[in-house]
Amino acid sequence: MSYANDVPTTLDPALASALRMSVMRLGRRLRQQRTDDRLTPSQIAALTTLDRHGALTLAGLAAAEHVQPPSMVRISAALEDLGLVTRTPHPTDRRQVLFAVTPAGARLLTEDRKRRDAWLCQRLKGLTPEETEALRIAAPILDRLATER
Amino acid sequence: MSYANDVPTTLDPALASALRMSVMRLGRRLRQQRTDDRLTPSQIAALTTLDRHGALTLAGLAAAEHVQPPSMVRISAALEDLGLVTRTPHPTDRRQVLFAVTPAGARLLTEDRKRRDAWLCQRLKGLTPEETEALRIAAPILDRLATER
DNA sequence: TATTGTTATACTCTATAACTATA
DNA sequence: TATAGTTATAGAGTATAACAATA
Repeated sequence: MSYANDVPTTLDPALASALRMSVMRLGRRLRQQRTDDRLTPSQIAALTTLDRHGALTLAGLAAAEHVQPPSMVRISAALEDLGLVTRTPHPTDRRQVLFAVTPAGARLLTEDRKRRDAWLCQRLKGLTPEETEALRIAAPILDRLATER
Repeated sequence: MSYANDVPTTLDPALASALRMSVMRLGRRLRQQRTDDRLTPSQIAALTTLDRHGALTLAGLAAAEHVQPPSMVRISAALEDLGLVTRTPHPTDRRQVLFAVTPAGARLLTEDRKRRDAWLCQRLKGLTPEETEALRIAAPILDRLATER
């Protein structure tokens, strides 16, 4: 009987389904908490990547964000106009430009995160200590599911 | 000293921040697993809402999806052209139309879910039984954070 | 007269193709 | 000749405003 061999590939579909729905729902709510009307989602994403990764060329930033270079030209231009990123020439290759987050850009990201953390903090207050503890254990596991491999 | 009074509003900001990042990351990966090239995200979302809620008028569906009625005209027309939803006149008010998911639409959603569940199932296999159990406990708590109130 | 759905039109965001400058 | 970035142009997707049908 080959049933035992099938188990590994279909292990715990109910948990997968429940977890997927919960994560998607909570993610949707968290995205809604972003009230920065000056920036589009693409601009916030590019700024976040630049902040996490450090200075990047236009092509590098485009690749990291999975958009084409011409699209990143507009996104980076908008961020530059708002004073959130700087554009500096590459030290050795004058064709390239390097983008980096300004203090104002970093401050905006910090505020953005704070706002969303505050909403979630408020929600967490409604939980019992046991439930809070369960989430503290689950958070790094969720992270591994998302990032590993 | 008023410190004790401040605690409730800033309870556990580290957990909030960690949890938010984990949920957002995993949500992003789960969204990437959707490989249905025929439908746009808006169309999938509208179809999902219709499937969950049951028959809805155009205005009702637009409100549920937070888009304007003219936008929903196009979205629903595309779904109708693909045979995923039906359009029937309202029984008493001939101005209104009611949209409902067809068997083909329901089948598409089932396939879409299966695909994403399968990806997550594969990931869950890499966890220890203790970690799996932690997620089983956490899932309904995450859900309450997203939906309650 | 108010409401439901639709059409006309404009705007935003992104992509492909063509171009400029540097290597 | 190849590569990094930019500009020109077109295609989705959405919104506001104006319109038609029905209540």
